[in-house]
Amino acid sequence: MISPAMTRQSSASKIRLPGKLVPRAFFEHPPEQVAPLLLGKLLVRRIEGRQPRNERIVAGRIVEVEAYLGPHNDPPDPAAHAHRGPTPRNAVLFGPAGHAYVYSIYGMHYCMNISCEPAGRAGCVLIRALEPVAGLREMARNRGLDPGVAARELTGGPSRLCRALGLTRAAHNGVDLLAARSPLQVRDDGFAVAEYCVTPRIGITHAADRPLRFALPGHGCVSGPRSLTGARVICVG
DNA sequence: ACTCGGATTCTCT
DNA sequence: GAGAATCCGAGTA
Repeated sequence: MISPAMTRQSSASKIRLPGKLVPRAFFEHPPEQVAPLLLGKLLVRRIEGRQPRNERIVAGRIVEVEAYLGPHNDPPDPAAHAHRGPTPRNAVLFGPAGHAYVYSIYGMHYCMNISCEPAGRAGCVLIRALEPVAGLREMARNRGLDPGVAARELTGGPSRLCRALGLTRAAHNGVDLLAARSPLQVRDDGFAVAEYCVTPRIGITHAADRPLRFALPGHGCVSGPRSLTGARVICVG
């Protein structure tokens, strides 16, 4: 008898993760600097099978992010969870860089961020949209959608992508994204971004005009593509 | 203890 | 374009 788990992944050897882990120093900088550099990187969720060799991955390429600044900044960023200082909820943001800050919102969704700045300072980048690159069927299943739906429906939105990757606060808040054995990682496969858009952040009421949202121009997975029209475009290099 | 509102998404009009 | 769903952290008392 052959189970789906056995046929899903070749049992020949351990799964090969795409690209290489991003170095910690990449995130030890202000989030408004890190955010645009994060575009094009991969967010990889590793899922264990019954046997170690049955591990599988669900992964997406980052195509939209927002920066949220720590309380040491002038002017401050009142839209950021960290802006009033450390609390039990936002503790991860004041810890070392490159860790996942996953919080629940509206009682039914999660959003996922990556901590920035050296330990002791807060700041983070919110991941707002991915382009699915691996585990598409599992993403659709996690989202309760039919396989074959538009990629944007899978991972175009901060809570959609958490659902697609199976991310929760209980399981993933505080996870080190830059360790070889981590179940959730940020990796670089060499994808080069030629240009990106800069716009105000979405869905906030404070500091709503600051240009701290970054996205790949014209990418179909970006949430609210209309919000990119007329946006300033920055050429890389 | 109690209130308030949110870094959203989905459905319906 | 509007409204509902639904819970917990943070601020105030």
